[in-house]
Amino acid sequence: MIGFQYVARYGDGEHMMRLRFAPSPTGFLHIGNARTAIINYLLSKKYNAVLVLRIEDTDVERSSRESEESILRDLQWLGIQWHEGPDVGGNFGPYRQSERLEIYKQFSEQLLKNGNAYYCFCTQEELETMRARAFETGTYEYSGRCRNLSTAEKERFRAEGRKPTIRFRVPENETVIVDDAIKGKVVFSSENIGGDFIIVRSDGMPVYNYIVIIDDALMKITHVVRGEDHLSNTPKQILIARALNLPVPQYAHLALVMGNDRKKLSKRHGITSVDLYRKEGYLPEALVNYLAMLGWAAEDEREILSMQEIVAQIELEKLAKSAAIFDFQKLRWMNSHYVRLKSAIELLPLIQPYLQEVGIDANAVEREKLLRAIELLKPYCELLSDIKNFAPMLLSEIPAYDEEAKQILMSDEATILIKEAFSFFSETPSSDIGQFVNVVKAKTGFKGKQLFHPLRALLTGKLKGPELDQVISLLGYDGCKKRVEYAHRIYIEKLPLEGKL
RNA sequence: GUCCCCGUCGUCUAGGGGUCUAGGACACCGGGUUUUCAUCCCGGCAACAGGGGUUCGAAUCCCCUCGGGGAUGCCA
Repeated sequence: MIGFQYVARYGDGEHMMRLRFAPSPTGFLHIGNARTAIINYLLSKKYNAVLVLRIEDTDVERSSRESEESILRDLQWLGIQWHEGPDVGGNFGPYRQSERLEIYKQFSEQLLKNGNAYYCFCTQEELETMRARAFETGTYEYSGRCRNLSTAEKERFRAEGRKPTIRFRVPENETVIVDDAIKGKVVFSSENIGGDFIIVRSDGMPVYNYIVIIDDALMKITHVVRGEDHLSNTPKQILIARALNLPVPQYAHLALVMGNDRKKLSKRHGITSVDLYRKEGYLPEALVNYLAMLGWAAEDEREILSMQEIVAQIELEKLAKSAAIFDFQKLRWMNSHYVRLKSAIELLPLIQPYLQEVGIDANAVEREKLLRAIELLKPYCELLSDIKNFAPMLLSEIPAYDEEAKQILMSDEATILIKEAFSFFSETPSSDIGQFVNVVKAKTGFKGKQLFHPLRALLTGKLKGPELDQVISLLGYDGCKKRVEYAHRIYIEKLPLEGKL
């Protein structure tokens, strides 16, 4: 990782700025974590910092390699790049906590030896009972009853077959100030962080609050930018750092992302995994732009900004302190903007899977026509997947009729119009297709909506779509003729349907 | 319960004592362009949680209340 320059504003004069994103591989990349990752990435670009990806997989039950892989894939899809991580290596690895157990063990021994930690033989059941009882009276805090066990007592417990956890001995009456880049100075007292907390489980696996600070120190992380849900636990981590004589990084706690009921964003609010956003046809540019703007605004009040523009303007201290509600509507709007920004050629590979879903083989369509169709349909696609609704009107032989279109086509006016359209094709040579609309207009005497509504329904099966002239031109004489004849068979001759609709 | 964070239009936000009859964006409503719908353009609706201070002056500073969120796990 050569070439990174020290950034005067944030570095300490000796080390370059180092950031990290540390997901737990217990499922898909969640939108809230994606935002944290994006902010970290943007800051790393802005300050020329190293971005470290660390996998926090000490919850053996819930962690999986598949999750890790999907998270890495989603991060890459978003355009996030990291300099060190389990996949690319680096000088401060390994980058999976499950592969660093020996390291943590040494620190645990040190803590035990110095009396900063002790074995606790309380069982989970005992703790639950204590917690439940405390809940009735009010505040709960671990009693510290194993703090001063004699050797004999420990022996007895071990003989019973109890496997101890290791608890950190929380110092009395110590003030911990978290100087947060976003929240400002937050003051805690060691008196009310819940008592001595477990740092190593009875099966020997260390716990998050304990090793996160060790890894941040060992990986020389200078700035920890993470979700606000970690703020309350930060004093525990700092106390550990003090006991171990480890440096404490600069913190920045990001306000959380909520659902529309002000509750933590979850599945019932809509889709929450980045993976699903991709499948629904959101563009990574849109997601990055939206998530970056959630809790931050550009000086010139512009909302659509490229990654480079955001990087140029974003600053840790200017990020919002308050939680933001995730607005799916605005994301869609932003996505539609990015869809329109792309050329038909760029869009083609992205929409091909959706075309396939509605039975359109892009390779079988003349390329020129395909690109023209995409160009025409672009403004109608908020999501890439919306192409499924619109592509058939230009690329299928006979598109299906919408309910609304059916209603229109059954009207008396449509009957007149379909007949006139039908006779147009039996009387007029193909070179005169350009006259189609005007001829029908003249023959029927219809105009405006009265003319275009049924005509659009007849030709495209929908009431919405690109300019009809363009549609007709793209479909060509034969294409239009087929559709008119088809509608004529159904609505005028009332012949039974054949073939696909 | 306890500790911590937060509180400007429905939503995201601008705002750091006077330039605020509070600005922008999404959504919504109206109008225009389009021989039609959408796109696009123009316009409108709409907020400083409440109460006390401090000050000549408070959305901005302080306190209280209320409301929301987070933590309080052998989860992260």
